[in-house]
Amino acid sequence: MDNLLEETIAHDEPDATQLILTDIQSGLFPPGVWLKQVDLETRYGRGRNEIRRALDRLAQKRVVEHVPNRGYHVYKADGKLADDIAEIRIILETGVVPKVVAMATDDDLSSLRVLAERFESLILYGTVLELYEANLNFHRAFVQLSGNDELDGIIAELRQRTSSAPVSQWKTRARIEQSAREHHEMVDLLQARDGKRLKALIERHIRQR
Amino acid sequence: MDNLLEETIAHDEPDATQLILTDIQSGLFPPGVWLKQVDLETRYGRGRNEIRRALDRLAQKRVVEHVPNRGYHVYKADGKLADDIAEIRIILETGVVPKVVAMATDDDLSSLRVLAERFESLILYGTVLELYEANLNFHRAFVQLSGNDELDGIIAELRQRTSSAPVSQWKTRARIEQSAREHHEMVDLLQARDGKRLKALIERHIRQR
DNA sequence: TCATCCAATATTGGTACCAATTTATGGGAA
DNA sequence: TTCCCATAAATTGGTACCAATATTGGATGA
Repeated sequence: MDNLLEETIAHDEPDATQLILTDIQSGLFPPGVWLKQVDLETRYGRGRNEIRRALDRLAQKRVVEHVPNRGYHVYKADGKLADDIAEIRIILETGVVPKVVAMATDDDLSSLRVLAERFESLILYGTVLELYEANLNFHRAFVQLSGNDELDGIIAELRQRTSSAPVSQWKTRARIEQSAREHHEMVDLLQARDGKRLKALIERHIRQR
Repeated sequence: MDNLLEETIAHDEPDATQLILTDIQSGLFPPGVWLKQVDLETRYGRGRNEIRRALDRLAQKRVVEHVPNRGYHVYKADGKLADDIAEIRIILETGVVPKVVAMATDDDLSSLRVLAERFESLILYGTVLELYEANLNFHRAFVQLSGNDELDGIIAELRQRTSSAPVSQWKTRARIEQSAREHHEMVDLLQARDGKRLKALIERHIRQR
């Protein structure tokens, strides 16, 4: 049997969890809306079981909330919750700065620069979701430089919980452009090995002020 | 209907996820062992479905690993993985120090002191699991002082992933006693509002050196 | 005697069905 | 008309069954 490799890859099965998550992040399912199992079932063409498992996982991730015998609805991450999550992100992303500063090579800097430009170029013609992904990729690449493989996952999880963000985060065009500039500035400061200013910038960047 | 409140509380149903997790942390299920669904089913007296859901959740938390058509086995968190997780904990728990130092009241300090003593008193006659819980409670109370409600959950999740730790973490009696002393020292430094030394101590404490 | 293959068994994972609960609808009484 | 209750529809959640896959044990042949 030479189909061992094929079989594992062949199936185009982005699992339902990811599909639902993407639809939440794209704004299709706004915060507060109830996710009915039959609807999801037909929309994604998956069995009832997989949908239930996906919803349970999203509930564990606290992207949706589960109310027994009522169903699952998209969680609203706002007010204090959003602030708390932002604060944790700040602690983590500034916390790795020393290691990143110490370990980043010239190649790493170029890669970051590319990702920063990618984000910038999507401002004009990219969708909200593409912009969101590009931003995510930049930040992921940044923390990856610390060499800590787990950190990436933790931060990704945190970002997912501010699910309404993609729509509401970059309200104005001006704010998006500023984000793009800040990305470049982050690379600049990293190149200059200026950990102190870099931390301050990251904090401002995440707080969006 | 006056049984609304009763109904939600009455049932003594610590869900299977927690039960399995506790058994993993107590060392009953050592790292690497395969968790067979029927066994868990009979052991906890729960339906097949609940067991499956529990295993899936633990797999999401990366406490166990899922191998398709083979089952679930306890994850071994050692080497780089354990180091990465410890590092994240250090970033988080030292990261909140400024806020904790700023916000802690005298009452908070007393509460912490009680928890530190609780841990200390369990050294002699407590089980490993009780010691683990007491230690957890101390650290939770500490980060709770930051006022960030989400941080607690994140850290708890991280600790759970170093599941083999409770058994292997405190190898020697001397190490346990040092941990107890360090807890007290943390309260001392917090009382003195010495953030810098407190951060250093926490780092040493988590690294266990 | 040892390796290899095949059948028997055990285990996982999915599907379909049914019970429990909630929400919507409509009719009747104040 | 408005409120309330009963009945019907819709939705969730659990249980049982069955198919797919892996593992074990034994027989066969070199």
